[in-house]
Parts: sequence; C-alpha cells; structure tokens
Amino acid sequence: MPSADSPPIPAPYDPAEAMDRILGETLRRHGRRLTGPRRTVWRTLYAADEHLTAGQVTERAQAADPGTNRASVYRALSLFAELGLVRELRLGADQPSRWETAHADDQFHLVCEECGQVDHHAGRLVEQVRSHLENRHGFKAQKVELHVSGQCARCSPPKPD
Amino acid sequence: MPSADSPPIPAPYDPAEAMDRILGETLRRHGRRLTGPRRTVWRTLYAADEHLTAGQVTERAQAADPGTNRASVYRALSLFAELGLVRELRLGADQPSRWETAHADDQFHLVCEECGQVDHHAGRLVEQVRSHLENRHGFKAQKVELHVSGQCARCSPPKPD
DNA sequence: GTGTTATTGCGAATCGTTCGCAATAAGCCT
DNA sequence: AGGCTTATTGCGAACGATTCGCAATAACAC
Repeated sequence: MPSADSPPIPAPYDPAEAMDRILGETLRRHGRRLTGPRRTVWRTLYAADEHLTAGQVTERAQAADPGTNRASVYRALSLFAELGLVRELRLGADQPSRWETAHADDQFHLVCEECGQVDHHAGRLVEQVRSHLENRHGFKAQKVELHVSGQCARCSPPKPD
Repeated sequence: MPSADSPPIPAPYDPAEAMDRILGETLRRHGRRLTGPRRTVWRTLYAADEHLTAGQVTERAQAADPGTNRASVYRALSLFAELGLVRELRLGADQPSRWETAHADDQFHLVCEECGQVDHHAGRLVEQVRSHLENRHGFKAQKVELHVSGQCARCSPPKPD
C-alpha cells in the first residue's frame, strides 16, 4: 500500500494520458470536443515510429479500437492539422499523404530511395531561406518545405579507401 | 521574292516545329514513337503560361485536337517525366499534380497565397543544400525540392513610410 | 440532469489516375 | 511504295484516396 507520507502524486504518471490532456485542451480551446475516435487517432499517431498514411492510421486505430471509422479518421486528421497538432506531407507524387505529429516548426525531409527511410533534419537552413527571400525579394515566406530524396549514408556506395 | 543570295534557310523558322523535333528525337533515342497525342500534349505544355494539371492539359489538348484521349494524356505526361522532358509537381497536398516543362535542374517554387501566382526562382541555394548534405551528412541528394508559400512582394502589406 | 449542437457512422459519391485489351498506326527494312 | 513488327491509342471499366449527406449519438456547458 502507498505510504501516507509520499508527495502528492494522485496517480502514477501516465504519458499517454498526458498527451490526451494536451489534445483535449487544444480542442476545447477551439470549441471542439474530445471524442473517442479523436483520442484513438491521436494515440495512434504518437505511438507510430514513422509517417503513416491515413489508411495505416485507420488500420492501427481499428486494431486498438475496433469500430473506428475511416471517415472519422480523415476528419480527425484534417482537424488536427488545422489546429497545428499534426502535419500532412507528400513524400512522393504517386504516394498518398502521410501524417506526423507536429514538433519542430520547419524541417527537411530526407527520403532515402534505397531503404525508404525518412529522416527529419531540423536545421537553420530553412531560416536562412526565409530571411533571404524576405530581404532580397520581398517575399514573406509562410511555410517552407524542403524535400530531398537521394541515397542516405548507409545506402550510398561505400567510399573506396 | 527571296533573294537567290540569301543564306540557306529552307523554310521560315517555326519554333513549334523545332520543339516537335526535340520531342521526336528524344523519343526515338529511347525507342519510343512520336505520335499525334504526344505532340499535342507537348505543344500544350509549351504554350501554357502556368503549371497545368493533367485535367487542364487534357482540356486544352482537346481544344487543339478534338478526340485527344484522357488516358493518352496521362501516359504522355508520365513518359515525358520519365525521359526528363517535363516535371511533375505537387503544389499542395489537396491539389492534384501539376506539370511543367523541365528547364533548370533545381529550383524553388514560390507560391503566393494571395494572388496564387507561382514564381520560379532558380538559385544556388539548392546547390548549397546539396553539398551541405553530402559533405556533412553523407547524404547524396538526388532531387531537391524547395517549396515555399507565403505572400509575394506585390501582395504583402505595403511597407509604412 | 438536461439541452444544445458538434461529432459519429454508414454508404454512396467524387476526383484523379490507372488498367485491360482489341484496333490502329509509327518507324524500320526492302 | 509496301509490308512487318510492335509501340501506342481509345475506350470504358476499375481503382484508391478522400469527401459528402444525413439521421443517430454523445460531449460538454449550464
């Protein structure tokens, strides 16, 4: 049994629950509601180790909570994007959209064409681009997307001695 | 009447015909054939002042040559892209692909969110990115796509005195 | 609790793009 | 010029991703 003298932590800290709280607050702040499907999609996105397509999100969400509806997943995803919680990205003209949780504000995506790995690469280069455009060309950059594909270090031919 | 002494120009110079020749030669070099639909798509793309969606290409191609088939337009576009003659681009996750003739190897696209204008912006920045990634991170960049949206000089609020 | 209304779930609808296949026609060879 | 080979077309149907309409449901504020 828990000691009566332990510091006031009402319940064991649960990171998933903490994420839920963030989601709920953000939604409520915008007059939206925290619902089951939204929570499921949110958790799925956070549990994922890679960028997921809407289809993949749906699959996984349904695994966690059968009955999760495709349309609701799509609606959740675009709402989250609208609130700045997630980001939609196109990694190839042929592929469907992929989704990731929104952390850094600007970043590259390095896509390796061999192993398919997608690397995030936060750098100040984006900042450079932004200020260059504004100072020299009067263009106020709102969103900067730098998308690079090629061969990553692991996959590119090993350098000769 | 033309002087008998004029330099040997067999026929009046026709730029459209010149473009056709380029197309034909490129195709033949790859064992493909120069056909009516392909020529029509090619000319449409060259006549366009902006990036066209496949649907727009189809419309215009059909205006120039009724009977031009949708599927053939799609096939022509992706073949051209494969041969490096045109480039496919995604200007927004919600919008369909757009197509442009391939000129400079790398470039930005500056999309103004107010007036919708798309500006090409060839710069050495792309080159910088490429060498930075290769030298510092061992990533061999094959394709670099820099896509910026915001307000262009004309549309951004006029600076106060 | 109770009421208001945002949200869901469902299937049908839409949009962009691709496919299968028989009919056609480019380009090569004589 | 004529014939042969086979790349390409045209057509409609099929497809995958995403969205829509609408009655039923359930969050949240009071």
